[in-house]
Amino acid sequence: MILSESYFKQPDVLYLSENLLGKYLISQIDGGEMTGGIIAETEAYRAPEDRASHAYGNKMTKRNSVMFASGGVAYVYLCYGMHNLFNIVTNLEGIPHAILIRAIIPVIGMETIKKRGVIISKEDSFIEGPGNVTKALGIARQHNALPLYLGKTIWLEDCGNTIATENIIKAPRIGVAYAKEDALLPWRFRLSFKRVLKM
DNA sequence: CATAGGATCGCCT
DNA sequence: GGCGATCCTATGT
Repeated sequence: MILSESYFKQPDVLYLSENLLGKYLISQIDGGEMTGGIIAETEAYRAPEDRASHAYGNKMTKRNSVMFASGGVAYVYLCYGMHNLFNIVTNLEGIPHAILIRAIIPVIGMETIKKRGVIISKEDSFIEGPGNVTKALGIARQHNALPLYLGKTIWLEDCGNTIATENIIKAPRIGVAYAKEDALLPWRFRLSFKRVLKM
């Protein structure tokens, strides 16, 4: 079942970040092969009060303006001059909540993922790191502001995985030391085991 | 216009 | 665990 626009408009970005674990993130770029995987790690960004968010204090810039759009669109931006980072905008228009996808378990289109230069080791089949997730799925800045509920180009599906609370690790977010006290919030969510999943 | 720094990654030691 | 790559973005003059 493709996740709907109303799903992404839900107000609690922490709940959604946790709920997205186990869901499929799928891409079909320029009519090519489908690629996708199971979401294994997310981070919640909850502006205006969250100092780690690009939209802290409701600050709107050219880069982050899509964060203020109605939930269900992509926020893709370039980090460190070379990595595209993929976020899902949530909540209602004007409330800049977003969820960063940090890791997936690749399932669909493994050959295409490898062709894109992503190395998948046998021991650990996770694709780790937000820059690697976008590389694997062919997501780049041209997909900024793209709706994610139409089942085209980039979308999410619920395939019936239910993740028990004890299989979710909650931890501080990565790379946000500049956010002072908010850097310690346990707003990163990660699967502890992949065997709980239906592939 | 100039500048500093970033929601990172992979290779090196 | 340290560091270089690499360039856009935001900010200040």
